[in-house]
Amino acid sequence: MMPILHLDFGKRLPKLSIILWYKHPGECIGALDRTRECGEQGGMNKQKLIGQEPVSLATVAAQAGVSVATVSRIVNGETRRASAETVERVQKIVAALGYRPNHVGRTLRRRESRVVAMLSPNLDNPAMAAIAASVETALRSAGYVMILCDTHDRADLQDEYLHVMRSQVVQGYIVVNPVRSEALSASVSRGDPIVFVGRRNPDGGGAFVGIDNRRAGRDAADHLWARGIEEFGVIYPTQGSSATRDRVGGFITRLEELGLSDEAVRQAEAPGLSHLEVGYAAAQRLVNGHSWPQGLFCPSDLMAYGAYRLALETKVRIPEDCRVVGVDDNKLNAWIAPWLTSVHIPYADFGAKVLDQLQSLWAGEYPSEQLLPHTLIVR
Amino acid sequence: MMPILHLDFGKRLPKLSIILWYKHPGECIGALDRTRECGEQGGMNKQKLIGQEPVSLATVAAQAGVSVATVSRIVNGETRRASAETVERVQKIVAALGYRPNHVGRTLRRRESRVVAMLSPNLDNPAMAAIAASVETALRSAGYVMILCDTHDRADLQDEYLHVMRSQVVQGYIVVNPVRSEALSASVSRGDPIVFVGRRNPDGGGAFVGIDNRRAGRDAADHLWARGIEEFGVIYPTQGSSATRDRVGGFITRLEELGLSDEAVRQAEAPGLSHLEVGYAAAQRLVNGHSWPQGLFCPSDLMAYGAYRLALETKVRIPEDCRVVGVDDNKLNAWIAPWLTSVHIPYADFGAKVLDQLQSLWAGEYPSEQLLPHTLIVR
DNA sequence: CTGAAAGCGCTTACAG
DNA sequence: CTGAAAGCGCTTACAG
Repeated sequence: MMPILHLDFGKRLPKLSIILWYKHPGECIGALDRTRECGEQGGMNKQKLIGQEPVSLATVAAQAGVSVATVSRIVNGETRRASAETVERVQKIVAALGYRPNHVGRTLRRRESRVVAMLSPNLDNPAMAAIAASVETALRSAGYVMILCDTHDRADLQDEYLHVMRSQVVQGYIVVNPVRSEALSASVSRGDPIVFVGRRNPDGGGAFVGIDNRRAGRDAADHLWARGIEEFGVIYPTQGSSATRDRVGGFITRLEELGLSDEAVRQAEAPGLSHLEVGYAAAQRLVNGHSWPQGLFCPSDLMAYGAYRLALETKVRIPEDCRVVGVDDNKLNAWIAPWLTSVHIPYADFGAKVLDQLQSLWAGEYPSEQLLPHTLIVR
Repeated sequence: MMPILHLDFGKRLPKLSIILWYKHPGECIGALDRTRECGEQGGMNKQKLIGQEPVSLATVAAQAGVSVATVSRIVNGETRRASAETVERVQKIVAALGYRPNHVGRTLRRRESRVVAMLSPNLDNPAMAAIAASVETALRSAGYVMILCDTHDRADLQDEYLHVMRSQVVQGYIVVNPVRSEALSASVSRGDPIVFVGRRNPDGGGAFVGIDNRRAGRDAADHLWARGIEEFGVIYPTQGSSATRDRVGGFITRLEELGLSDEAVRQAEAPGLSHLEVGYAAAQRLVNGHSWPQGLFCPSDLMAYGAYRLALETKVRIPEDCRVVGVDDNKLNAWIAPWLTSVHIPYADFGAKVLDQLQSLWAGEYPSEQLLPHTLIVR
């Protein structure tokens, strides 16, 4: 499709050599603002496709017969400071050459980018993927792009990413389910714009987007209680995050308030990072030697799935023998887990809130917490 | 924790003003290589945290009493070209100041970055999230970072992102399930390094990572056939991608080869982007006025989930009344969808293959296709 | 209304 | 072994 131009200069052309490619006089269809060494490619001789080299401000300026300063202003919408003819001519050439500002040059000069880093543990978790999707959409609508970093819930990876992102001159950080780490504390002390999502800042303080996890646990307790259930169970991961602890804590506290004794609320935990497996293992411990409780609270849907598998294997019927309440309300529940009541977390709304928080931080406002409303979805 | 220094200069300091902060003589604990205007912050007076400003090469060089060129070389591991003492002194100061190279400056100068753009439709889809997670991990291990762009399967968004990514001077593109678009064709003609995943380049050609979709469909057919099934059904989205078409095509072709007549293989389609809803709607059309087929092939697990919901609602038992085969083998199947046989796609291995492909492209090799093995997981 | 010039942080031939 | 200098692409006071 594209015509191929054979170029074979012995040396680099001097700076600012500009090659323009015309279809007809007056209709420029491509430009190189410099030639560069072209390595051998697939055994062919040195060659270059027209237009392969991005067009720079200098090319546009040369074409238009104005200075780069003028082009820069016009490209940035500062059209009042140039004559109407100049503006039009430049805009025409910008369009013809398909000029797009190089954000790297701009970032270096302005000392600010339109890039935000998002650190998330295991994207594999549908809840994390939902947050990522929502944040990405919100950022795009505000003209930002997102570098996604999967920390695998590891402090060392979180630190590495924080360092690398700083090198990339990102404009802000979104840390989903942070873990305590050196670089994170340093970043916070430095006053970097950073929004915590899901779990709070392990060192306390900072901007936060999430739900009222204690309240979510209480709501789960109330729901089961209202169903007349008398024997309760709750399972959780040994290495619980603040979010998990709050959910479980709220659940148990509420049952105590309702007058339940300790033995009416059985608890079990299991180690591990995969909530699926933790749910399975913890459920095993919970029912070890006992029957299943009438009502089981799992601080995440994935844990509920883990428990469900054990129920299947042991021929316990869910929800007939044991009502299960999860948290997250995975989108798939409505389709394939009709046995699971779950606390819906409005992940789809997280993106907008996270953006709000970032913009507040950029405006120099004091960090705040944004708690979004959750809803119990009864199935 | 961090000490606060009140700075109130009437004007900017001249370039290269350097403020170093010592705890004891000889032990530098922070540095500003320039002061900048500090806006009012929360009503407090102008102030700055020590170390807030990133340390530049110039700062390190000044501290070490050498040129930036020398520091640059050492930081980049070119230690043979400096005396051992110099290297040691510089490295010590780099460590003390916590210097990290600014990748923006480096990118501008080298005209290459360590950033790769990944364009994906709906991250909401667990299969897409799995690919993103896998690619992210592979890129990180090779020292790259990933900008994630959610195109929502829309050509206009895909184009916008391709343009913005070019502005960001990304080093390569990974396009999952591409759609035909202007900027994509332009990017391909330009010779940009771009790897297609899942679906092929709509214009043909290019580097590709995926599975043999026709074969996957054939395997599904063979599985159901071997179970003695005689009435088959298949559902698919009206706006099918090449991947979907190939899966369905393989399925039907194989059944024809086995001697099945057209009426023994019922087909139904439904419009939409959400495979969950497409699956539900298409299943409705499939069984409209008929009984369910004995075996149903769905070109994605999500479509199978959609069909499952209809089965639940209409009291059809899966798999007793109808065996369902999906594609993707969602991780959750093993836990909560034990009724679903599915073609497992090794998404976890995609990342490494995608990286291979990118590196080939960077090395100037001719683009190729990488087909990964799939497996039928029978449940 | 427009442009020359400095500079963002870095790299890299080139000269010594 | 080391440094001065040019330059990546852009922006922005400043001067005219």
